Amino acid sequence: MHQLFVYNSLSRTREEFQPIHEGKIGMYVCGPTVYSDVHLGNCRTFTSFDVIYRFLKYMGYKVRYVRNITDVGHLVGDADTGAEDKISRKARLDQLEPMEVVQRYANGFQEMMNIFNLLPPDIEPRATGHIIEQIEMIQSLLDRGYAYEKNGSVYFDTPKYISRDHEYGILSGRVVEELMQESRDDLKGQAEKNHSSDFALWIKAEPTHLMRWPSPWSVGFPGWHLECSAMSTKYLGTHFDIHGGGTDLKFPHHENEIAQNVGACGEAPANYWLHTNMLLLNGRKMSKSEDNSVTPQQLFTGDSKHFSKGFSPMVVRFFMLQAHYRSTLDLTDEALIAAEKGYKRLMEVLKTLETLQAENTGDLSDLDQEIVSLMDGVIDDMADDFNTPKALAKLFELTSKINALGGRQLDPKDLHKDTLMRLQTFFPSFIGEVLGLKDDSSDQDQQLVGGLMELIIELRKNAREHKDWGTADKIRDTLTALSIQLKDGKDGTSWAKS
RNA sequence: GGUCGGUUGGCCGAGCGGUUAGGCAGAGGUCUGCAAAACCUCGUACAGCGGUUCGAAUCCGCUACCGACCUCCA
Repeated sequence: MHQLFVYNSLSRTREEFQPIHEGKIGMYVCGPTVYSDVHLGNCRTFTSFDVIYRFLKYMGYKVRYVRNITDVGHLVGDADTGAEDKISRKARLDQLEPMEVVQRYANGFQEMMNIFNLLPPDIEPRATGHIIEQIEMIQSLLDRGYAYEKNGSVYFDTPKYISRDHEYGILSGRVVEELMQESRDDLKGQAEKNHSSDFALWIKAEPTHLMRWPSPWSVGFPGWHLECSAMSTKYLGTHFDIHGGGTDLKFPHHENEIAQNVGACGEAPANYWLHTNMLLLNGRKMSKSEDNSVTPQQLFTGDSKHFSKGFSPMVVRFFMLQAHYRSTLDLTDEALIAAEKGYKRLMEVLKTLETLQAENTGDLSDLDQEIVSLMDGVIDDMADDFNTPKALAKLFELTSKINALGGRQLDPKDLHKDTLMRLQTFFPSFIGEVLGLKDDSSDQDQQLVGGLMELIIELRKNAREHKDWGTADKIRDTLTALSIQLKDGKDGTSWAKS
C-alpha cells in the first residue's frame, strides 16, 4: 500500500498519515449553515473533501465520513449586543417556520451536492437533533471549570483555558497576549462576557426568538462551534483522525472546537486538520456586495455577466480538481473554457480505451513500462496530500498514449495484454470512482442519437467509397453545425459532441 | 494594525535545492480526398533587490503588490 501523506494545518507541515485504528479512518467535515442557497465556494470545499473521502476508500480504508448540517446557533452579529440566530432571522424575514427554512436550504444543498456528483457522507447529523448532547457538553465544561454562566447564558472561559497550560490559538496562530490585551480593553464595555476572546456556549433566547430549547440555565439555544464538538464526539469519539473544513473556519470556529473538546473531553478532537482554500472570481473574493459573485445555477446556465456561456457541473468539478485543494482557485471564463476542452478530451479517451486491443504476451516493452509507471505515479500523487492536479497531469500523459495506440501512431504490438487489462481497469475507475467525474451528456437521448449516428456514418462511408465528396462533406458540415464532430480514423469513423 | 498565505510562460495551474508538470490558446510537422480529430515537435516562465549554496522558481532577508482571517462566511 502506498504511504499516505497529508498536510496538517496544526503543524503546518506535510505529515505521514497514521490512522488511530488500523485500516479505519474517522473524518469530520464542517458542513453548511442552511440559511440560504449554497455558495459556490461551499461546492469547492465539499468537492475537495469528496475526493479525499473517495481516495481514502480507494486505498482500502474503511472510512466513516461525518458532515454536519448546522441549523441553529450560527449568529448574525455579536452575542453580546443582541445577536440573532441566522436561521431565526431568515425565518422571521420570510415569515416561515425556522424548520421550513432549514428544510428548504438543506434540500437545496443536498441537491447541489448530487449535481456535482458528491458521495453522501456516512452520517449527516443536524445541530437541532443534538441539543441534548450539546447541553451535556456545556455541563461538562462548567463542571471542569472551563465555562461560566451569566444571566442564563453560558460562555467558554478562554483565560481559564490558557491558565491551565492549554494553547488557545494553536491552530490559527493567534497570539494569546493579544487576545488578553483585547480582553482588557473590552472590559470597559458592559459586555456579558468576561473577555472578548470568550465565546458563547449557550445563549438565552429573547422572548421573540423563534428557536428555543429548555436547559438548566435558560430557555435558549446553543452557540455556534458547539454543535460540531458535540456531534463529532458522538459519532467519531473524543479522538479521531481527520477534521476538515474551509480555511476561513480555522478561526474562530475550529479553534473554539479544539478548546471545547480539550475542556470537555480532556483531549484534542483530531490528529490531522485539513483546510481547503478559497474560490476566487476573476482574481477577487466572491462577494455579493461588490457585485463579484456567481451562483452554481448561473454558472451552469451562463446567465452571468462574468461568463460567456454555461458550463456543466462536471466541467466545473474537473476545473476544481485541476487545482490543489490548499491553493486558491481563480474562476474565470477563459479558464473554464480551457477546462471544458480538457474534460471532454478525458471523456473521449475513455471510449477510445475501450476499443484498444493488445497483442503482445511476451516481454514488457518500454511502452508498457511507461504506462505502468504513469499509473503508479497517479496513485503516488494522490497519496501525497491528494494532489489532484499532478495526478491529472499524468492522466493526460496516459491519454496521449491511449490516443496514439488508437490512432496507430503507437504500435499495439508493443502493448502487453496485461498492461492493457490493467489500464482498462485503472483508468476509468480512477476517473469515475476517485475523481468522481462522469460523462455529462444525458443518457436518455444517447441511445437514439447513437443509432442515428451509426446510420449517418454508414451513409457517408458509402458516399466516400464512391468518391461522392459533395454528399460526404454535406453530411459532415451539417453535423458540424449541429455541434457533432466526425473523427475519421484508421479503423473507421467515430463521432463526438463538440 | 495583528496573524497566516500567495505572486510561475498569452490564460489556468503543478512544483518544495540540481531532472519535461499538465490543460487551454499559438507555431511547425505527420496522417487524411480535403478538413477535423489524433499524434509528434516548439516557446525557454518563475514580482523586484540582496544573501546562503558548487547549484535556487524552490532556503533566508528586505521591498512591492494580491488575498484570507481577526466580524457573518467553505
